[in-house]
Amino acid sequence: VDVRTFCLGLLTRGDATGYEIRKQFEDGGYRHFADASFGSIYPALGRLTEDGLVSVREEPQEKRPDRKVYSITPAGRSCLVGALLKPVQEDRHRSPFAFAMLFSHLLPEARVRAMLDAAISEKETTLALLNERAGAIGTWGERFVNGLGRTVAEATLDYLKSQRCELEGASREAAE
Amino acid sequence: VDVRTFCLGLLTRGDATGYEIRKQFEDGGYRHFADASFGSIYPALGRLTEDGLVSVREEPQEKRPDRKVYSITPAGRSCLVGALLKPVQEDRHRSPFAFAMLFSHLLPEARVRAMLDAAISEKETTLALLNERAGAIGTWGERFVNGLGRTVAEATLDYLKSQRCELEGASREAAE
DNA sequence: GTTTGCATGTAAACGGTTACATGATTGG
DNA sequence: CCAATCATGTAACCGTTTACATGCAAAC
Repeated sequence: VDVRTFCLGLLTRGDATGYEIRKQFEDGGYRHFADASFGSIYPALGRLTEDGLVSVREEPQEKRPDRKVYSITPAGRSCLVGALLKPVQEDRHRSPFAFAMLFSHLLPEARVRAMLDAAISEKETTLALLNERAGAIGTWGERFVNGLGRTVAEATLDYLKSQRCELEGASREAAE
Repeated sequence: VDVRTFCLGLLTRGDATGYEIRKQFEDGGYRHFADASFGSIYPALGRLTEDGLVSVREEPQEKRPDRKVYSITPAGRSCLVGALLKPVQEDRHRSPFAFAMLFSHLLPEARVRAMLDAAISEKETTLALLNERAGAIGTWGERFVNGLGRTVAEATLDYLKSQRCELEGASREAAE
């Protein structure tokens, strides 16, 4: 999902500045399946404005750069819907962790255990965040995505924990 | 995980040509968490050769371009291990499907149901492929990653199916 | 007879990150 | 006092995809 489309999507829920959009990317509960930095958001909003898909109103502030609050226009809405109606691409799961585990036999065992532990606590954090957000949720879509995230996180967590135990067992055996 | 590192990894399992590496990317059972096209693989192998991390031997063929078979060198192995020892980045799950579902309330219901069905059959395909591969697996790492993939796919599938039923129920209610 | 598989590569275009530039305010 | 938050933006860089270029063989 490219940044422009994501910005359009977020703006359907209410007006926002570039800064606020960024925040929603990183801690809006979608962190696990989308991200973007300022360096891509500001130019994206600029181009959306040029194309008439969003409008801007400047709110002057003292001692700070003016807030530029963006709103989605009717054209923007139909562009978003158009994008959503296009055939969806396959999901991609980029996992440096899984890649590293593929070659665990080349690594010291302590490192493997450490990676597993890191992966476990990472997933626990994600799950906690998702559970936190679960209450304050509006639409069916949001509930669906939150539920999907939690389901995946829970299953992953269970698997990782079971494998860590096995690894522990195997190394104890090897020591005997 | 960048293409160069992935190529190094695959070459630890045996020599291969650029073409074969591509194949392993797309149907080696890692399709769900890594991908690369020829346009990135060939230059990557070129640079790895320059840097002395892999070596090439050319096998002349009649009526076809010569096969260039790459092997990983000792320097390549230690480079790979070095890369694996670096702190692993967070996993990223890019899901155009989840994004679209977030805004399902802007879409016709038939479309939402179609997307769900597509997601279900996609995951079923993945799961079938993973189960197929599960038998012919060597290292602990490969078994681990295969198991992780299956776990996630199964959990996702269950969730998607349960949600599709709910959607069906809701639309039947609405029709009454 | 058309698609798939084998086999290599290049160049332009694209999308995004990282680093830079600026600067006041609030909380630990 | 230092870090984080608020607030905007630019430019260089990087890795990847897409499209192009070539061409035979086997299978459907």
